[in-house]
Amino acid sequence: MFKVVTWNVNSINVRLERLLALLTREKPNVVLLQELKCLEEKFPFEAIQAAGYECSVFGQKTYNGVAILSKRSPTKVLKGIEPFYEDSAARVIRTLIDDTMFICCYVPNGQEVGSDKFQYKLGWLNGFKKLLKDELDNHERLVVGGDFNIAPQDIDVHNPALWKEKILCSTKERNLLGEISQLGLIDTFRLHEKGAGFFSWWDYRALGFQKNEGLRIDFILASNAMAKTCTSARIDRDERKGEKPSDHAPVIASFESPI
DNA sequence: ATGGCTAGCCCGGCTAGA
Repeated sequence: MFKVVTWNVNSINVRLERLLALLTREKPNVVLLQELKCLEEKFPFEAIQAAGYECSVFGQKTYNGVAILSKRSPTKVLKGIEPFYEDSAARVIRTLIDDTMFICCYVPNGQEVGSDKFQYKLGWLNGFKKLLKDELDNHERLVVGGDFNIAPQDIDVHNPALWKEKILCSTKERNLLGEISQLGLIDTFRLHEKGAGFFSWWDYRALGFQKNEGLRIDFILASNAMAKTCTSARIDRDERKGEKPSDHAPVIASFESPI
């Protein structure tokens, strides 16, 4: 059995103690991190390696930045979405661990439907879809997790009327996410939970978490071969509590097969 | 109707997030 976590930490250095506690608590085999908000040279390698994890890091100053932590050493590490899309931001990292491909993504936010950043988001997602198709053609065992910045359905939104056709919920974004799942990628959370009201992000402002006004925008997707072996998937909502939380909670999936 | 926090950057007020 192995366990995968995805978590948008909103600054790796601010969240380091929480991350180390999560590694101790959950003992995941693989951790997909987004929004490091630092260059590779500022990444806290030492503390994470001391906890028993290899770090594959694609950093960027101030914004973005993604990493994959793993107990086992990857045999291959690829940084960036290129050549499937031209991007100056650090939003994708891939590691091959034994015969399983792990992909960590931080999808652009898009800011507002119709804006330049929205167009960038749509173009980026088209490129990412091509990347995923390419990897699925080569790896039957594939897991892709991250902050997708799209709530797939109204049940993933605390107030669908308020969010109707807004950023993260628009038809264009949802259709692109649908095209990605049609490649043969399954939202592991929905294998185990069909209900509404489960979120992975809550706004820092206006008591968003306390009122459970959130969105489910972070996922662990698995290829068919992997999804068949997925024994559980959940959101670690407690991680959003207490002092200095990220605005995202970790998503955790377990698989029966080894890596 | 607006903004409400948080983080990083260069040092108080900006960008960005979602």
